[in-house]
Amino acid sequence: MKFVASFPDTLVKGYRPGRVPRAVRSEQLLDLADRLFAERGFHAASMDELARRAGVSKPVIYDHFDSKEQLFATCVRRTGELLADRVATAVREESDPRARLRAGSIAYFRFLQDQLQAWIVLFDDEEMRDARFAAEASRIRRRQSDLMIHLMAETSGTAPDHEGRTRLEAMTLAIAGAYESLSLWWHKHPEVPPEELADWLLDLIWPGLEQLTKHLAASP
Amino acid sequence: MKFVASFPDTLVKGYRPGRVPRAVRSEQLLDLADRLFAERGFHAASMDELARRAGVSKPVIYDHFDSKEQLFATCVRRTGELLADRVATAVREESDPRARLRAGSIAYFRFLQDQLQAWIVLFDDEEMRDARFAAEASRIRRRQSDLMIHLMAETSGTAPDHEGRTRLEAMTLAIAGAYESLSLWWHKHPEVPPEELADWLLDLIWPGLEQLTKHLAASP
Amino acid sequence: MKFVASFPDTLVKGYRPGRVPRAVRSEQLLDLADRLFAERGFHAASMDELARRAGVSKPVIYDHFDSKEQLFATCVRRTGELLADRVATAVREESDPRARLRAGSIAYFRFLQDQLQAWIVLFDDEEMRDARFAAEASRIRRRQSDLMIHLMAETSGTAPDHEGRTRLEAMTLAIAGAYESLSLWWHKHPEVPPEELADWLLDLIWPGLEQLTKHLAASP
Amino acid sequence: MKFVASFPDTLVKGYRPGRVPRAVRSEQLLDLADRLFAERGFHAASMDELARRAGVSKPVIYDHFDSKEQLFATCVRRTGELLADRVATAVREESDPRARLRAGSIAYFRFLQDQLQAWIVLFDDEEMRDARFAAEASRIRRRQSDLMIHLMAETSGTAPDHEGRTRLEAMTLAIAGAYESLSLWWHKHPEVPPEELADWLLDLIWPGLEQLTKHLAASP
DNA sequence: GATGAATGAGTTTTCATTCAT
DNA sequence: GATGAATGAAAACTCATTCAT
Repeated sequence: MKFVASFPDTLVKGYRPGRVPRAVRSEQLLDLADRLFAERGFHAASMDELARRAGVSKPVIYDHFDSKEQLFATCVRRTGELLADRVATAVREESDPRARLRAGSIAYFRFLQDQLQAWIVLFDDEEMRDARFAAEASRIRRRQSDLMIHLMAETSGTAPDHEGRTRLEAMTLAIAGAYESLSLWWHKHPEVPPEELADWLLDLIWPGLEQLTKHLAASP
Repeated sequence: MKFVASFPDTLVKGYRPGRVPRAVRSEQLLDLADRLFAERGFHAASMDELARRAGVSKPVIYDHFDSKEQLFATCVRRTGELLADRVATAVREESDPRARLRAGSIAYFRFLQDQLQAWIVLFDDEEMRDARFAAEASRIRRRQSDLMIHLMAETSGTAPDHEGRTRLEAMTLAIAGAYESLSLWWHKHPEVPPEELADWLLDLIWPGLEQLTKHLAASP
Repeated sequence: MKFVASFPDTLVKGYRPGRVPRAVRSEQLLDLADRLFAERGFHAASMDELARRAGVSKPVIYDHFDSKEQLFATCVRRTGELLADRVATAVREESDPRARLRAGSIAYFRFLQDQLQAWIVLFDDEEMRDARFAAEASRIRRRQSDLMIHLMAETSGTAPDHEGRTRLEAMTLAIAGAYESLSLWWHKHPEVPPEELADWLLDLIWPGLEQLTKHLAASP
Repeated sequence: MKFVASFPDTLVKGYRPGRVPRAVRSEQLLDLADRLFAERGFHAASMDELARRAGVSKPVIYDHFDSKEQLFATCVRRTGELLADRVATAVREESDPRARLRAGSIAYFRFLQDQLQAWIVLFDDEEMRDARFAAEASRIRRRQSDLMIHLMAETSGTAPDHEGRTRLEAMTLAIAGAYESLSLWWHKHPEVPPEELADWLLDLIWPGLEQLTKHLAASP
C-alpha cells in the first residue's frame, strides 16, 4: 500500500478543513495555482497536484474554474494587473520624466522581489508564449510599453507621425524585453538592490531614449 | 485510428525510401524536427507526427536520438550555433566598434528572416524556458552577451573590475532580451528592413553603452 | 465554474421561491424532469441542471427522489399512466370494435401531440430500453397490448387457448411497436392529422386482426 | 494487492497473445465491442472493459478506432449491412410477392437467432436513438422499409402519387417497428420457430398491405 | 424546508517509449 | 536499417451523491 503524502500545503487559515467559503477558496486556489504554474510550467502542472496541494478534491477546482486554461489565464491576468498598478502608481508620484521612469522601474523590480512566484508565471513560464496565452502576455508587455510611450510623449511635447509611432512602439517593446531579461538575470544575483538595477538600466537606455524623443518631435 | 501512410514530407533526395545512411537520416530528422517544434511547440509536437513526416517508423527516431527532450535540445543547440557563427562572422568584417555591433545586429536579424522556423524554436517556443531547456537557452543568450562584452572591452581598452563586470554582464543580457523582444515585434511588422531595425536599436543603446564602457574603464 | 444563479425556469406559481409545500415541489420537479429527460436523454440530463431549472439546490431533489434512476422511472410511469387513461377513456366511448380501436388510436396520437416532451421520454429516449427501465417500458407497451387483446376478445366472444393467447400477445405487442415507430415518423411529418394516421394504421392491421380473431375463436 | 481477473475473453485464435495482425485485431475488437455494447449499452460500456476483454491495453483500441462513438457506429453499420444482405438475398430467391416477404421475414428472424448479440446492438440499445446514432439506426430501418416498398410496388405495378408514397412510407416504417417489437418479445419466447413468427406477422399485415397496394395503384 | 461546499469513483483519451520480428 | 504492434502511466474533466449548517 502506498502512502500518499497527505498534508495539504494550505489549510486555509481560520477555517476547518473542508468547509471554506467560496470567495476564500477561490483566492486560495489562485494563489496555489500561481505557485504551481511557476514551479512546473503550464503543461507539467497537473490539476491533480493542485488539488492535492489545496487539500481538496478536483471537482472543487472545476467548480471554481472552467478549465485548466482558464485557470492559468486568470492567474496571469491577475498578476499582470497587479504589476501594472504598482508601476503606474509609482510613476504618478514623480514629475520629472527621468525620475518617473526610474520610479516605475524600481516599482517593477520590487514587485518581482515580493511576488517572486507570481512573476515567474508572467515571464518565465514556458507557455507564456503559447498561442492561447500570447494575447494576455503581450497585453501585459504592451501595457508596460504604452506606459513608457506615454512617458516619452510627455517629454517631447509633440505627437510623432505614423512612422515615428511605429519606431517608438518597437523600441519600447524592446525595452520591455530588456526588463524581462534583466529580471531573469537578477534571479541569480539577488544581492543587487532594485534601485541599482533601475539605475543601471536607466543609464543604459535614457540617453538613447531622450535622443529618440527629440528626433521624433523634430521629424514632422 | 492510424493515419494512413500518405506522403512523407521528405523523401530524402537521392536515396530510395527506407535505405538512407545514418548521418543523412540524422540531418533530415533534425531539419524536420526543427520545423515541427516551431509549428507546434515542444509539448504539442508528437513523435508520431515527426515519424510520419519523415516517412519512417518511430523506432528509427529513437535509434538516432535518446528521447524527445534530447532531440529538442539538439535542435536548439544546432540553431544557436548557427546564429552565433553568422553574427561572429559579420562582426569580424568591421573594425569600428559601432560598425561591428551594427554588422552583428544586421546578421542577427537576417538570420531570423532566413531561418524563420528555426528561430521560432529558439525564442518563441513555449518550452524554451522550461527548466529542462533553460540551460541551453541561456547559453545562447549568454553567447550573444559575451560577444557584446568582448566588443565593449575592446572599445574601452581596460578590463573592468568585478563589480564592473557584473554590471556589464547584466546590461548585455538585458540587451539580448531587447533583441529577442524586438524580433517578436518584427514578426508582425516584416516590412521593416533588417538594416533599419539594427539602426533603431543602435541609436537606442549605443549612447548608453559607450558611456557605460567609459565609466567602467575609468572606475578602477 | 459554477453557473451563476440566473433565472430558474419555474418559479412555482403562487409561492415565494424557496418555500413550497412538499407535494407541489414534487410535481414541479417531475414536470421539469420530464422535459429535461426528453431534451437530453437519461444520461446527458444532469441533476445539476435539473436543480438549476427548478431553482433549488440538489439536496432538495434528493429529498424527494431517491436517485436519478428512481426519478426517471417515476417520470416514465406517470406518463405511461396518463397515456393509458386517455386511450381507455376514448375506447370506452365507442361500442363497435373497429370504432373503439380507432378512437383509442386517435386518443393515442393526440396525446403525443399534446405531451410531446413527455412522450419522447416514453418512446424516444435512448435509455428506455436500458435494462433498468425495460420493466417499466414494457409494462406500458403491455398495457397497450392488453387493451387491444381485451378489445379483440370482445369481438370474438370466445377465449382463445394457450397457443392462441401466445400468438395474440405477440401480435398485439407487434402492433404496439408499429404505433411507436409510426409516432417517430410522425415527428417529422406533423402535418398529417391524428385521425388520418389512425385510419392508415387501421386499414393496415384491421383486416389481419379480424381474421386472427376469428381464427382464434374457431381453433378451440 | 488486488488481483484483477486476468483472463482475456478472447485469445485470438492461432496467434500468441500480444502479436496479432492489424486486420485480425480489428475484427476481434469489433466482435467484442458488439457483445459489450449489447450487454451494457453505449454509455455503460467502457473502453476499459473492452480492453480488458480483448486482453490488450486501451491504446490498441484507439489505434484502430478514433473514438468510442466511432467504434459504436462501426459496430452498428456492420451489423445493419449484414442484416440487409441476408434479407435481400432471401427475398431474391422467391418470385411471388407474398412468398418474397415471407422469405425476407424468415431471414430476418434467423439473423436475430444467429447474431443475437449483434442484433441487440441494433435494436435494443439504449443509445440507438441517441441523436448521434439516429442517422445510422433510421437508415437501417429505412432500408427494411424501402425493401418492402419495393416489394409492394412490384405487386401493384403502378407508381403511387406523392400522397400515396407518403402513406406507404409511413406504413412500411410502422411495419418495421412491428418487426422490432416482435423481436423483443421473441427474446423471451425463443421456442417459437422463425417460420411461425413470419407466418403470424404475414397473416396480420398481408391483407392490409395488399389492400393498400391496390388502393394506391387505383388512386391516381 | 433548504443550501453551500465538498467528494469518490469514474470516463475518454493521449503520448513517449519499446519489444519481437 | 527498419517496422508493426503493443504498453504504462497519466492527463483533464464529469457526475451522482452527501455532509454540516
